[in-house]
Amino acid sequence: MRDFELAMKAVGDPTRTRILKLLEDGGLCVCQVQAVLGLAPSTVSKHLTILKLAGLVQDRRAGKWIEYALTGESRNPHAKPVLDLLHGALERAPAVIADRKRLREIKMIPLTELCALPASKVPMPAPPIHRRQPRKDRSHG
Amino acid sequence: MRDFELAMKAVGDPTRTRILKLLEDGGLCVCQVQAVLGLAPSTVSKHLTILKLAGLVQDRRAGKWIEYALTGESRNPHAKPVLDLLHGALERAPAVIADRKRLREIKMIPLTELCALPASKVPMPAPPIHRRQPRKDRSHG
DNA sequence: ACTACACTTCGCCATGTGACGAAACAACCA
DNA sequence: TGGTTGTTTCGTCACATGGCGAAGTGTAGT
Repeated sequence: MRDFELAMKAVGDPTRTRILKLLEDGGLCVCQVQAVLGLAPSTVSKHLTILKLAGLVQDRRAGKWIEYALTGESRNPHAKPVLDLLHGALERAPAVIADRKRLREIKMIPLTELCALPASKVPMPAPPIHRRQPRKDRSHG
Repeated sequence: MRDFELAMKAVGDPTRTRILKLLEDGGLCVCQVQAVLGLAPSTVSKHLTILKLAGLVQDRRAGKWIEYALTGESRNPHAKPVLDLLHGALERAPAVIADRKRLREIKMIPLTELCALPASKVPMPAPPIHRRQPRKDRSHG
C-alpha cells in the first residue's frame, strides 16, 4: 500500500508529471530538466529524489552529469502501471506541449554550455514560476 | 492537467484508496464507510467530497441516506483509467483485506441501527486511528 | 592538491492537508 | 410544526509539501 501511495503522490504533483512526461522522450541530466522547468536546482533535485523513491525513475552517473530516466524494471510493482497510465495521458496538455518544445531547443545546446548558463539566458524564457510570496512584511510598524 | 492532478491526489491518500476499494463492492452510505474506517463523520464526508470533485465517485440521495458509488460515466476523462488501475491493485494489501472483512460485518446491520451506534459499539474494533498529537502543551509555565 | 562544477542536503518560509468537534443543513416522522 | 437523525460545513490544530538560497558532496580536469 505504501508503494502505491508513493507512486500516486509522486505523479499527483504537476511539476513531477511534467518531469515524467519529459523523460518519456529519453533520459535527461538534472541541468536539462532544470532548464526546461525554470526552477532552482535544489527544487528539481528534490523532485527527482521523490520520483526515485517512488520507483518511477532511476539515475545513472554519466561523467560529470547524472542522467535520470524512467525505470524499466522497478522495485515498485505499481510503477509500470502508473507510468503506462501517464504515457497515454496529458498528450494535449498545454504545459506538456510547451515543455517538449522547450526541451527540443535545450537539447541543441551542449551540456557544457547549458549548465553554465545563468537560467535567464536559456533560449526561451522560462515559464512563470509560481513562487510563494517572499514574505508578508513582518517589519511593519 | 488539473483533472489528472485531482484524480492522482485523490488516490494518493491511503484513506481515500481504502474508500475506493470499499466502493468496488458496490455503493455505500456515508455512515457505512464511517463505520469501516473508524473516522469522524466530518472527516469521511470531506474525503468523499474530494473523491467527488476528482470525478471518481458520485453520490445519490437514497431516502435518509446518501449513497456514494464509483462513477460509471465521469466528467473527468482520467477517472476511468485511474479506477481501472486501482481495481487491479492492492488486492493483497492487509488494510484492504481487513476493511473488506469489516464491511461484511457491517452490512449485516440495518442502517437504522448502524448509524445510531456510537462507533465504539461497531462489531470489530475500529483500526488504529493515526490522530495527530492533541496539542503540544502550550500552557507550560 | 586544488579548482571547477554538477548535483544534493539543509534550513527556512508560506501554503496545503488531514484529523477533530461544534454547529448548520436537509430529509424523514410524529 | 417541531424533533430526530444522516450528512456537510466551519473553525482549528499539527504536520506535510513545495519553493528558495546557502552550504556540502563528489567527480573531472589542471
